[in-house]
Amino acid sequence: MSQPPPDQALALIRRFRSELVTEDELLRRLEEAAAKGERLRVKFGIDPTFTDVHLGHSVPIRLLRLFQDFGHLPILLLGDATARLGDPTGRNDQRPPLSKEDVEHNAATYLEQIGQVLDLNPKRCELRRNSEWFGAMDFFDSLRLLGRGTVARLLERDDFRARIDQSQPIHLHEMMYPLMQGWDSVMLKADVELGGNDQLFNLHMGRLLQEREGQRPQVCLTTPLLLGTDGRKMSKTYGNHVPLNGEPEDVYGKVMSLGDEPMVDWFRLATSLEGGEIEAVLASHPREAKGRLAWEIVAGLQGAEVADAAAEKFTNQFKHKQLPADIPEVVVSERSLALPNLLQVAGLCQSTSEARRMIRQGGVRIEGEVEHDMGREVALSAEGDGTLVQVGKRKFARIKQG
RNA sequence: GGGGAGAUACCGAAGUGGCCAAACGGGACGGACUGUAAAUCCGUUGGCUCAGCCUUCAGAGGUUCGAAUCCUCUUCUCCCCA
Repeated sequence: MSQPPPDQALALIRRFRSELVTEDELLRRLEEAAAKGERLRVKFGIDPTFTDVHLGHSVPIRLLRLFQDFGHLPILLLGDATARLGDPTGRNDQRPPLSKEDVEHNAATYLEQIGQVLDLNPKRCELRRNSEWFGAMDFFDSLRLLGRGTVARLLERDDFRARIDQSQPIHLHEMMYPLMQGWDSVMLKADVELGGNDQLFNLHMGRLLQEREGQRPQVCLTTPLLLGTDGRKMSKTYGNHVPLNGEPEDVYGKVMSLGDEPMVDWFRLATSLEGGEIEAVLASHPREAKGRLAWEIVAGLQGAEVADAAAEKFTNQFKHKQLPADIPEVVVSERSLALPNLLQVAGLCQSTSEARRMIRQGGVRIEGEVEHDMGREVALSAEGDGTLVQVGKRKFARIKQG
């Protein structure tokens, strides 16, 4: 796609838009860029703090891709300096301080996953790291930057406020976070910055700092947050995320476990279907619609063939109630074990107490038959496929002696 | 530097000498239902050689027949004053 007329571009951008400060400014910049034949510098920053990029992150990246397709210049900023600062939302206060090595390792994985959505070709994308400038700052530079923020301004943030109300500690360096992100915009001379809606405050800080430095303040464009499969904010901490580099069957399965209502958002934000198509799909049976959604998402990441295969596997396993194709095989040394111990040893239950609970509740099957006998000795053989044991709906194992 | 509050199971939060393996809520898990999901209902949610036993209430000691609860010290957090 090459430089569509600005108003058309704007229309396409609206699909991903949550907040836009301001639409007029963005339109003007698009027009100017088109008139001068220049590319807008569109910044998106991500901190390599985990090894997985998930579908929620992919929303602003898809928007970034859109700008790229329009012929503008995406600037992918790896926050290798900010990553070492920790999580300013305080949601995950267990996060250990990251070493340089951790950050580098994560960064490499990130790029691989982001590459599934964005064209990382150096001609079409600028890749930067903020250690480039933060690494060079001395203490007085830092103080100068810190002086740009005020406590009152930071306390306006709900997440800080909540932490104070809950008597949780807020460390001083955490207040640096928005300032650092804002400073990134200054250093990159960003025209536009993209981010999830939770980033709005930080993006505004970029505007502020740019203005103070005599730059034209960036346009802030946030995307809606994609909710996780359980309806909460998508986050690895909650385990409700869809990893971009997940196994296709897992991604497919995760999407299928989504509720009905969020489907619209997922279609809009995580697939390439046109508005009209989405409506048509949603008009069908919700299960069909969800299947289509899962297919589109997998296909978007890994291609149509992979998506077909994932869909087929899923259908076999759940719709036709067939056993999953890849039941893990567990080898134990004993020739025979009491059932609770067997379940524990095979890793199907955490403890024998839990195993007993599962048996009592009728959640345990041996060779497909529900087993209620708590004390049953299960004989194991080294021959054949092993004994098929199932706990609940999802946990399977073939247990062999050996 | 001074004063006050607090640390309870996956999370939040009751409990202030025995009836506490610890209320309640959330989450998670199992079952029913269903569309494979959600919602709903029922149940479970420290461990074990499981109708019994063992180890838990920040950590270490102590008082007591008996401590999550009382005392001492330690570690960590929050708030206020300087």
